[in-house]
Amino acid sequence: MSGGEVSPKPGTDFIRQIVAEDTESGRYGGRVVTRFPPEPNGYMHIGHAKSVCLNFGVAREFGGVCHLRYDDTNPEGESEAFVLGFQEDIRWLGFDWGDHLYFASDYFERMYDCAVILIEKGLAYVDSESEQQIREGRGTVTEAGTPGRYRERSVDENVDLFRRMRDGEFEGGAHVLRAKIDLESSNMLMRDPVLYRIRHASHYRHGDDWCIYPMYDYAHCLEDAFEDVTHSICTLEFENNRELYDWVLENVGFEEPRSHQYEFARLDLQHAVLSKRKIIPLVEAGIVTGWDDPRLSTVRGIRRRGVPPEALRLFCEMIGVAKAHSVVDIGKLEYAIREVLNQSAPRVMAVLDPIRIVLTDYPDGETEEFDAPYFPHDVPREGTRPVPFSNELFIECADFSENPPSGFRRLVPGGEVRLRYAYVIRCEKVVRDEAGRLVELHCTHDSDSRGGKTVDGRRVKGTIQWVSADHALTAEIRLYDHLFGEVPENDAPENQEIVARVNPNSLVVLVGAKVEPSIRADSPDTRYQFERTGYFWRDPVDGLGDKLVFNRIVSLKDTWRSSKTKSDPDLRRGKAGSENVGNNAIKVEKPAVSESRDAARAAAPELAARFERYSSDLGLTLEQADLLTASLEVSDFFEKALAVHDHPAEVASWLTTDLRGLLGARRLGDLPFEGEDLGHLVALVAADRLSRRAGKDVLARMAREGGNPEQLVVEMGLEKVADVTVLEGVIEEALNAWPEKVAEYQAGKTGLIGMFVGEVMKMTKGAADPKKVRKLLVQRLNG
RNA sequence: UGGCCCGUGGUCUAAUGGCAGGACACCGGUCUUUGGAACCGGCGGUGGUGGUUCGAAUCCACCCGGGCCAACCA
Repeated sequence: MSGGEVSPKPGTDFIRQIVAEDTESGRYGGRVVTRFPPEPNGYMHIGHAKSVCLNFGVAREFGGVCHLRYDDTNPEGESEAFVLGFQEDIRWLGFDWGDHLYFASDYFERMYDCAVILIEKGLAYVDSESEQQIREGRGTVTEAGTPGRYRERSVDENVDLFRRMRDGEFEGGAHVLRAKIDLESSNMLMRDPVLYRIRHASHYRHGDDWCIYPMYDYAHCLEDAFEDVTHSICTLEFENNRELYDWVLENVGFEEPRSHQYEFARLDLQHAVLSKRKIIPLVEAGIVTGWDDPRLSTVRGIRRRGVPPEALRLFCEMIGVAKAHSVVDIGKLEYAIREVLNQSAPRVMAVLDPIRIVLTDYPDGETEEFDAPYFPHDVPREGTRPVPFSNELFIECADFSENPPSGFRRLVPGGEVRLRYAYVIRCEKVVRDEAGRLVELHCTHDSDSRGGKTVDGRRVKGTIQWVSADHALTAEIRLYDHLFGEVPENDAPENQEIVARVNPNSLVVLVGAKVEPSIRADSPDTRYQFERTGYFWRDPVDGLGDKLVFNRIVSLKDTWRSSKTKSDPDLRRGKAGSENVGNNAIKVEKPAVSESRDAARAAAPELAARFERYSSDLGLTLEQADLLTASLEVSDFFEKALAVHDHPAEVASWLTTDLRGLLGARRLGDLPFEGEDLGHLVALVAADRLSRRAGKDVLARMAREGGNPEQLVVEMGLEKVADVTVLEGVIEEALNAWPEKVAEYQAGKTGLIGMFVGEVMKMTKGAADPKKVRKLLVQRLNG
């Protein structure tokens, strides 16, 4: 694929699109500042790695910087060791924060000052209710909260109390500082969120300097603002927090262009646990050897396993960045690892589960050497090593079979197989002990096949790896498998269970493996491919001394074995027959009116009356009448438009479909134009002054910056082009630009008509009459 | 249940009103001294129903499904 250098496409995910737009529009004067903000209370895992690749990647691509900032606002569980851990892991992954290393706890003084600003503005107060009372006062998702008895304390009292909280006058829990926002907000986070709590705990970095600590929602946005972060990228579960993020920044006094938060879907991986909440019990129960256990999806675990950082980066690019929750197939990670290692790992021979071969026709005590290349023909890298050969060898037990399945092409009694880079051998005799256990195989070799080629040209299909018994090194080999069979991240909440659910075969240790002697001379961090087996490297903790211990990084793809299992009908059936019909099973005739709008009408007789009038007198559909009487605001807007252009169906369609789509979070009242303007626009379209398509462009412009439709049509050059000769000219031009598409169309791919219409529309900036264009196009292409 | 967010082949992800594309997986083939790699080919998708439009994965409505929010965690 991408030989050696792993450099996939640049990436055009929605985050990068936003950053690109902001860069082009000069919103931040071209600056791009992102940040990776871990809390130092655990080690980095592969989910963090995705975020690191995103944040540092975006900064790198747009010529910006990415800050490493520790979000150490809660003294419990945070420590220097974790701080160092993140730095180690980020560097290993290949990213660099330069001088931009920050700690949220270093901002405590400034944050305190900001809180005083809020208090003085009457936007924050000290609440002395108990935790329980505060919780109750917040209400539920369906019931509004109720103000507590301290909500209306005076500014002076709040300032004084807050200072005394800081000075340590109170016990933990005695008071908190709360924002005064809206106890009835539909967003629970806006119901007077706690900003500061008292914690008489030692901070790993600031000791006992502070006994009040800021909460995430208050602290994080300030940290971003202090550092002039432009794009604060976090995961989806913080979507609801964005409103509070904006509130704090605006009310403390940060003005545009200020920091803004964007959310993406975090990584979820099949067969893996990614949260520290779930890793900790595994570590504590001794199921894994520590945070760096090679079966864990921590970056330390992945690193110890032997995965190169390039592979992790490639993986992160492969999975992309989006807003839809997803669970990534672990096979993708494995692919990325193989992709990188195939290009870089030298091949050597090892036998994991050995069986002895005695060459009866090879002189006892004699040794010869084969010069074996480190890389296969299709990997453009040089190098060979000598591999000793003698009359006693080991081969993989699985490479011999007395009852071979069809298609088996390794060693069988009486059959031949090639020993890689050495000789073709034939199995003459199977030796067993009294108990019937396999002891060794007696074989003969074809002395003319030195190097592996037969002189008579006979085909020997199988080639297997081997090591000379006398020269072999004995090694321990650790084979890793998924820690979990299913997807624990999704179900089973209890910690107890997670320990019980681990795959008992997630680690298999082989102590008698045999490896060719050449590896003794290699650097201990060499990643090898053990031919036909997988990628391995020496365990950096247990396997670096005289003792050889290898970790399997990932196995080789095995199409033989998978093609075997596929013929098994039980393993084959993908998903069961009964497909869920889900949504379309039973369909009730839907009432085209919504409950909330129904309620609005019930509360306002005027609206109810208009609803009746719209649907009967004006002849609108129920759906349109419903939408137009959601509120007086909408209805009035509609009637103003009607006053200008009295065609209810046309106006309703523009208002309920096109304009609604442009509104976004805004309401009609926020628009820089009035109902009359919409009426004018619709009238222009009705009068054939511009195409409906062009009308939408005008409407979009109006929604952005207001303006008179008549003027805009002229200004934007959208006066309808319906003149046949003009259109034919443009059509000719379009067809000439796409000769191969024309051929495809005429060959039967008539769906391309849309593309041609689109091209013509583009060339006329939307001014052409699409109906005419289509008609002319069909005539022209068919005739 | 109120609010917010999200539904594109088995999986991940593009298409920003105009040809539904890529990757992984899977299946077949070529080649091969790794049952690896590479190469060639194939299977397979817009949750549903209406609406707007010359044209809808994309805009509108309703429905279905999933996620997040009621810590003095982040």
